[in-house]
Amino acid sequence: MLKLSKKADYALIAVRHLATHGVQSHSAADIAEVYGISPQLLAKVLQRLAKHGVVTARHGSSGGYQLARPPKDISALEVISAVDGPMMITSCVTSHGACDQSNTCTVREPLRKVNESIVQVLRAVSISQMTEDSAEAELVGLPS
Amino acid sequence: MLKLSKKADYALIAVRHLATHGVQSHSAADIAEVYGISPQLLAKVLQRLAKHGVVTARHGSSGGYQLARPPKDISALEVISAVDGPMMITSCVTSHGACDQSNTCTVREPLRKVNESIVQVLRAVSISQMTEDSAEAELVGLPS
DNA sequence: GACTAATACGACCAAATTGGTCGTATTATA
DNA sequence: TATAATACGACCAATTTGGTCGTATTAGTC
Repeated sequence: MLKLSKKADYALIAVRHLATHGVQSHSAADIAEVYGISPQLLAKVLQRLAKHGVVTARHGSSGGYQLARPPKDISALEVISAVDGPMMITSCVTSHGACDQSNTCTVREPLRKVNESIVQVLRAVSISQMTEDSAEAELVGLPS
Repeated sequence: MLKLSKKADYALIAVRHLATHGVQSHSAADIAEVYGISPQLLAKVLQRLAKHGVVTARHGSSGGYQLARPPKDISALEVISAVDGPMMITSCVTSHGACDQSNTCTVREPLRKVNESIVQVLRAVSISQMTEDSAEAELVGLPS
């Protein structure tokens, strides 16, 4: 149904939380509690974000996570693909090549372009934009 | 991973086939054979397309499916949502309301806007555009 | 009017993906 | 040195999705 995974949702929520709650470290458990998410699951999500350089991790007591960069410089695409892997709209193209119908599949190329457009949309949305909760300012400059 | 279902892929392939192979009827079995898809599965896909008015069905021998409208007037979004249901990027929002975290979920509203942008992209892509297999003419008017 | 080739559709099973948990190792801080 | 955190892989459970089967229905053709 072309929807984000829950992990991607959680990742966005966590990153947004870090963006709006100062520069101090926040532990996975703390953030999880605020939003009623499983702490362990959120921990795994944050670990992937750390691995991809979206957040930085600090071990030990009073450790936790913080944003690796200002929220203005982090895109929704980064957060999503850190958690869910590369954005690929077609089910045709898996990581290890093409599908059975690859030779006869006539929609691959057009879909690749559509995919690119959607990636552009997600790349254009920054975390700081997602923290402005009010309505004004359409997120993406599509012809309206 | 934010990808289309195979059914949506099949739907696009079938519709594109109908768009490029004259105005005559094509049976589900015929189309399926061309692309090496399961005939029964493609039949179900085409039935949903028919239900949503994207294609018209004719029973009986020498029956089959044809496009309900010129390919220029059918959007990728129509085809996809006929098969997969309404496009909703967030896993938060299901058909029957919101999820558990709805009260604390801070990314719902921004994601709704992102969703809208993606819907716009898909609505802007017509089947006729997907039949022009060559590269020129970027599909969507994003600032490049 | 009977035969046949097609759609229509619901029930159902199988496979893949995803959500979520557990246990343990590791790291750094107090 | 104790403790509070991340890191990570293995694993199970639940959901979603892909795909099949059987049967009814519709309409064209001989």
